[in-house]
Amino acid sequence: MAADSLGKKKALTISAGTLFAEHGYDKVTTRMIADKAGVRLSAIHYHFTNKEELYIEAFRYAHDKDNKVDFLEVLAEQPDRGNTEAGQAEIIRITVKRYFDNIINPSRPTWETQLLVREIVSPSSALPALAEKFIGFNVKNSEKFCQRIRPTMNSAERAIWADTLFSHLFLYILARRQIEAARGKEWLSEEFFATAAKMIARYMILELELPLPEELQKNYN
Amino acid sequence: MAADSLGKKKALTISAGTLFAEHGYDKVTTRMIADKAGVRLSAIHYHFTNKEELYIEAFRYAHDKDNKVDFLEVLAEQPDRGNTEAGQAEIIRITVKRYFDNIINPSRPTWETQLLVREIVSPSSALPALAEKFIGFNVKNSEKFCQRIRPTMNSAERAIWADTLFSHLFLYILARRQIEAARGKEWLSEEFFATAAKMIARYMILELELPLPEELQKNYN
DNA sequence: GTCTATAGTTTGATAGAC
DNA sequence: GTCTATCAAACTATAGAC
Repeated sequence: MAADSLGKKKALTISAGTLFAEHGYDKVTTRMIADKAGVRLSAIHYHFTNKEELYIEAFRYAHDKDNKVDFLEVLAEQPDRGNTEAGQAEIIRITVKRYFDNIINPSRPTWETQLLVREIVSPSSALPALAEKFIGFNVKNSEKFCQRIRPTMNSAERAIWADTLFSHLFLYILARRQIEAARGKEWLSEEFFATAAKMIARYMILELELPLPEELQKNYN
Repeated sequence: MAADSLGKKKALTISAGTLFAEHGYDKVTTRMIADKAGVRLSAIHYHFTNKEELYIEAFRYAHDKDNKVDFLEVLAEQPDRGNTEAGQAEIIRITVKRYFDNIINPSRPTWETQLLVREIVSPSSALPALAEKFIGFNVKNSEKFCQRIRPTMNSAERAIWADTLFSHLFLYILARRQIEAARGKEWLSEEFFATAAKMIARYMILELELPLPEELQKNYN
């Protein structure tokens, strides 16, 4: 990690984010961060006053960089599809695919989403508000979309419907390393995630009793 | 936590397990554990030599106490059902319900499963083997069951099918506190989990193209 | 087996020269 | 702004009397 004169603060933010995402807040020392960034220890306290502020800054950075995807946005892109059942199903298919593409795409740094998700599972002292804002946004918009299509579902059913997507994403983001260790390094490939996106979209579409798009047809038999 | 002469070791194990499950390995100090168990700090090192050994012991304890449930066991209980499609569907319904009952039942201590699951998401230095043994058992048996019913599914599809259950369980176990904070204290009620068990069983049954049991019929329209 | 006292590290943070 | 040197606190672990 190069740390040219002007980029020390940014280098520290990224180093911190990478390490926090991988090991968690407590396991990461300020010395590790400084070393990885190629900076002196005291630079941390000069730029961020303390470790917690640095963490918050890294979290903010990750949150800003995070691609914003959700059902309502995809619906807004293609409003006509909201009016037919086939169109609604297609929106679900596209949105689920986009979540998997954007969040687990191996070409972009993985630590950003990992840090966000980790905060939900084990909140580090402060900033429950920021985490709630991040995850609440995704979940609530999913539930709203669900309510639009099936107003008779109750709130628990809508929540579980949304969790169908997010629980899988959480698992693959948080336990990625462990899954690879257990099943093999190349297990969580792009192809795997494409299959997962298909299957999960199928769950969610069939649960709302919408027609299954051509691409999501099974061929097990 | 009473610590009668003979039960100090056990009291320490349980105190440690409770605290580790709630706060994570690093945030828990040996003093906290000793205080909660009503013993002196040095008792920890006498009985367990060091903090890590105590953690491993707590993990073993939780693993032993953990109710063993899985698809193959339920199938073994009721072997006749394995031969009809309606019976296979029923086995899925029962197993999913049992996972939710046993793992999230509010009447039994929640720290045991929480500790096990936490280890998967953020392994604490050692014992990846033990964690792998725990989770591997559940996942592999689920996949085996799946393979028996639909041999033409590929391994990725089987894995995702099994993850449909486990990812939800992980989410509700690990993020319980945060979900309650966001949605309300009484949100994760027995009724909620009953609904979740139904919906997830429905996903898994329909994915294998088995007939849907009466109890799992939807009534959204 | 159990206690008190303390050793030995690690870590976050600061002081002060340049 | 950046560096070296160091402090103060927190923690795990041990020594040694009883």
